Amino acid sequence: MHISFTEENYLKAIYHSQEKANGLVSTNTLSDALQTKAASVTDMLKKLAEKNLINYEKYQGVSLTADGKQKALTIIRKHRLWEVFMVDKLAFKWDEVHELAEELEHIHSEKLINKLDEFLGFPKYDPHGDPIPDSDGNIKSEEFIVLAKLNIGDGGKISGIKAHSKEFLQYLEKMHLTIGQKITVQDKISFDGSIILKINNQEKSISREVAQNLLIG
Amino acid sequence: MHISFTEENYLKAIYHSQEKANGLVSTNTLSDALQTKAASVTDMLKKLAEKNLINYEKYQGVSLTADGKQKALTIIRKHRLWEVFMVDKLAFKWDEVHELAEELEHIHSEKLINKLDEFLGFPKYDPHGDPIPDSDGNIKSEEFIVLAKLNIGDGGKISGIKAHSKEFLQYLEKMHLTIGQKITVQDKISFDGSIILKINNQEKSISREVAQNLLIG
DNA sequence: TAATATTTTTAGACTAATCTAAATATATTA
DNA sequence: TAATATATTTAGATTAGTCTAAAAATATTA
Repeated sequence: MHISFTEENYLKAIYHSQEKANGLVSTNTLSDALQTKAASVTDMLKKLAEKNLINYEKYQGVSLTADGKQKALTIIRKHRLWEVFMVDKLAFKWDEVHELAEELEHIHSEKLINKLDEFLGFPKYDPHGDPIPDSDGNIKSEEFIVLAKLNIGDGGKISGIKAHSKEFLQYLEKMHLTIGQKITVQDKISFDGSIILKINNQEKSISREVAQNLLIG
Repeated sequence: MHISFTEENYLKAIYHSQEKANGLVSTNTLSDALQTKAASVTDMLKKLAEKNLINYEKYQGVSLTADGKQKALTIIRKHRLWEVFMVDKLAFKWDEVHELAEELEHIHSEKLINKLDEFLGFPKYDPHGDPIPDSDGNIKSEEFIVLAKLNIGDGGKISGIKAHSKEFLQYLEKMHLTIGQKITVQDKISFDGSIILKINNQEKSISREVAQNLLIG
């Protein structure tokens, strides 16, 4: 059974939405995520249900079947491995690779991606700290904690991020808040939710929004 | 102006057909090359002419405009660089990479392909001996001679091939008739056009068909 | 050169993915 | 719980790329 470029994008979006929402995914959530109209989403959901890739009941939202989840994880695996390739081997910056990986993730070949995985040394995380599923579709569940939830005195390493926009990545880059950086929470400002970090014995302030999108582990 | 996956395949097919035929390319030639019907080709030719990528006059065949040729060469550049990547870095065999390169050649990014080129050390030829256009679209014209045309006593290195089917590549692999191999013509059999080669002081016979598809330089 | 064969184009239809507008179902709130 | 708001689905249309069948142009050959 052939899965089109577009169908793959729907599966991926459903997977990511399910991760966030922890349950059924609504039509509007998907039309937002995929930048299409709700009516288009409904059409596609019927098609994916027909192919047994999702569980779909009219008006009730959708979830992936085991098969659909497997397929989604393969796409995510490809996306993240290509990102590692571009950053590690081709010297791209971490904020430049997402759009390209969106294209590369649709190249259809198990063999290619497994050889690429080997070539890269079986990396466990992509350049943004997101875990890479293995060839059987097993993925590490994120055991990281959101920086905003740490208490004063707590600390650890920046291990992942929750937002992936170019602007956010470029901001982190500029602030040297990149994967692997060690931080400690020096103070939490209740007025605006901002947090004062201690990094290499220097103080650095970040907004609540930023703190909510940094994962510490 | 956006060029679709399909349009790119037409441009590439026109380029290759023009190379072979040295002139205008017919509708049927393209429907053969692209495995579609002549009527579909006509439709697409109108579209490409509209975009000034080809010169098209009803019933007279087509040729690429300067712009169309430039675009075709970019696609060929991508195809061949990806092939080098797969063979050199991922240890694919030379008969395994064509289909995958057909997908990878449509990834849209000048930056990606130029960085890949650099990563590969600016290779001049792909694994099958075909020349790789540079980033300005300059391509080495093949200065090689077809093995079938050599006279007894002539020799050289296998430097390229004219057919690219999996079967042919696998045959060459098995016979150790790969790029770089030194050969000398020992005898030419007029009965069937076959040729006896001398390779590492051993005799090896190849058919006319094979001899017509090996390039010596 | 006239008849025939081949090639190419046109006309009209189909599929996948999308859209708008209208209809229907579900959720919220007075 | 009835009225209203929001979310979702349906109906019907659109676009890109393809197809078949028929018409028109070009090429071949008698």
